[in-house]
Amino acid sequence: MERSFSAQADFDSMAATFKCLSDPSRLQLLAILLDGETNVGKLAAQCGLSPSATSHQLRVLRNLRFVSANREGQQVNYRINDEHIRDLMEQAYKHSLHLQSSELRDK
Amino acid sequence: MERSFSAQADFDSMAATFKCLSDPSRLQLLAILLDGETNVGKLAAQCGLSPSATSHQLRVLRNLRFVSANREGQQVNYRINDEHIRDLMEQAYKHSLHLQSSELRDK
DNA sequence: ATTTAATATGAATACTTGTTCATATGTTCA
DNA sequence: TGAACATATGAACAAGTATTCATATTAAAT
Repeated sequence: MERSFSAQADFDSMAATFKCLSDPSRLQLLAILLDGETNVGKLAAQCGLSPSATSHQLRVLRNLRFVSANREGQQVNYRINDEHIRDLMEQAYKHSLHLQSSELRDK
Repeated sequence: MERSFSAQADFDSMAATFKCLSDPSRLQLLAILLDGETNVGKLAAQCGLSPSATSHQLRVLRNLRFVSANREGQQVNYRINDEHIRDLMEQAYKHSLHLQSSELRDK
């Protein structure tokens, strides 16, 4: 298998992608959105985050085009915008399982 | 498709996984290792990092079991330890391409 | 045994990031 | 118009992170 990335710029943008996914709150937001479109208030409630914090995090996800927003009256609905996420999250989950099995040993 | 993660602990460990991948230097190290086993000195040279910085970063990758090390004389050889990485990196790369196409617009 | 080479580690520093608080924007309804 | 609600934004602070420098470990070689 050939790898398709090799330039410094590739690693920079891949790192930005991963960085966006490197926060538990954002992952939970994405997980909820994987089940379907929702608005900010509901997302905040489900995550146990303040509306403000939620909005800040959603902006990060929006900036990297993981989600998109559209207003419907007072509410703003968010939805998944890039189906790569589903796979990325699944694989990270599998890795984390693979991790736990060997985690209790050294450090 | 059912999603397999939902607990807070899941998001925490997935975030840790992504965090480990959220640095350009570490990604470049992994990319080199995807082409085969190498030692620290060569990795450092190829990445343009100091040996010390390289060693620090390799430790992060080792802690999350992305790579494993084994000494061979004075050198220490590193290798990929979890094939999930290849796919994770490929998908992040694809996302970053998808990103660039819409990047020049708003912020 | 000492020196030299390769790698690892700890402390320090500059930089980044997530949350909170206060405030602003936008929308609905009276 | 004005009040009430939903979301967004900016500044500020605490907590985390990558690199550097100095020093430690480990192995080879003389």
